[in-house]
Amino acid sequence: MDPKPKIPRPTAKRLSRYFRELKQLVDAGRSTISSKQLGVALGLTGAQVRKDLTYFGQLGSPGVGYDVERLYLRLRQVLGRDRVWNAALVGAGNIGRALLAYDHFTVGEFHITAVFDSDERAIGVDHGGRVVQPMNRLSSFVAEHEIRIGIVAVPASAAQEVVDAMIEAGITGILNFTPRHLDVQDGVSISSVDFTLALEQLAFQVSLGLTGSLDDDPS
Amino acid sequence: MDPKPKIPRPTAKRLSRYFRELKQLVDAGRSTISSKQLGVALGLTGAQVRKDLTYFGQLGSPGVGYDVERLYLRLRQVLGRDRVWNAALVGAGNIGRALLAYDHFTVGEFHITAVFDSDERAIGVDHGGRVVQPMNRLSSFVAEHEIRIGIVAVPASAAQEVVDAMIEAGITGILNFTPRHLDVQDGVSISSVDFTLALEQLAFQVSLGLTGSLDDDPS
DNA sequence: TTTTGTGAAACGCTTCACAGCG
DNA sequence: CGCTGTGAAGCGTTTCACAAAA
Repeated sequence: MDPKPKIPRPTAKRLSRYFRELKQLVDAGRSTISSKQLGVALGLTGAQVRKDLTYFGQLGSPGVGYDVERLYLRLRQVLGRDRVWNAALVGAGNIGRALLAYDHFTVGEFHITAVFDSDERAIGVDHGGRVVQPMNRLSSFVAEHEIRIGIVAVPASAAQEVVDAMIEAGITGILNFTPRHLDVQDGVSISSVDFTLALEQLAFQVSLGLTGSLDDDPS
Repeated sequence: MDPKPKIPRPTAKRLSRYFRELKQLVDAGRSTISSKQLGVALGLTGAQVRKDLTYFGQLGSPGVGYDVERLYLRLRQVLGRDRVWNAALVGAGNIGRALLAYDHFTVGEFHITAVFDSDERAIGVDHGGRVVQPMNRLSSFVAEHEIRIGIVAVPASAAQEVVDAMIEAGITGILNFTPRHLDVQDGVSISSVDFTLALEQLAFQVSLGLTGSLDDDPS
């Protein structure tokens, strides 16, 4: 009930994983689950699960556990998965095209509504109904279609410039596929997908003979 | 000089970022850099940079900073970037093909040496000199070509099965592109690239009106 | 002076452990 | 009993702050 519950970062990062697991449980018709059981499925302790979930209210019943559907719906709301998210993609290269081909997401209300590119040769090409537009159309399109998410799939050297244009256009969330640290102003969120970084970290782990993942919470 | 310096996980995750920055500085002909300056470039404090770097020896000079080339070479060695890494890709779908087209990595000694797929229609197709092979060839190929890294770019439902086959074949590092938690035995490293998770976390951040990234260290 | 390397303090997250509820 | 919610303890990481080196 606090106005700003201040969710710890690690908790925020785990939320999507809870949500995925809950989705599966709902689909499987499971009615309740204990923090212990949820923890086992995700490689966490029961205490961790309980702490995380209490940030969103008293959701469980002592002696019983959590109502699967109730928890699912709460997380769906908290994560903003109960709305439609329209995204504008910039960059129609390999990664961009792979995203356009993918498109259908799990509980899917993420939509890549438009594609932009600065390369004239890419412009005009249709990708599943979305025709590649020139960059100078970005701003008006974002405004007209209430786009909130921008996906950056351009060469690293152009990334910051594209991000600046997106923010200028009114986008407040950026999904970054380039291996670059991007500066954003207050009020703009960033999430990065960097497979070269993942590969480099993997090589490091293999060099050291480590087990498991650098991201994982201790198993 | 300790036999096992026990590098903190957060430090390990930052190493590749230092390395990238150093690479750029080397290419730019820069001779020295201070921890403060390195920190600014990566969104870290100077103290953080110094703490991280001391895990690999006394590398800096008071009053001067760090010798760019020396630090670069040390990190290159620590990260295992002074060797060639051969990787086997399983899955010739959208993501797999994007990887095959990408291929050239920064200081590039990562090579996707072979591609495998279980779909007969994909087999035999050439991707930049690498012909897609059937899954039953994986084991012998890995053994013959000293492959240490396996890249999983198959549908989520097939992921664990593919991972098991890779480990069976002797692969010790797995780069996972599926949105699944994969179980691996001791001695096997995993690194995941999950853009649906990144997108979900982004939506959450936007919902909350947060600034910055969940991954970032505080700026 | 500038800047490193580093103990010590501060911080944040996880785990513990248990009161209380069903 | 089983299980949640939670204050408090424990632990790992970051930040501070300064002696020492260039």
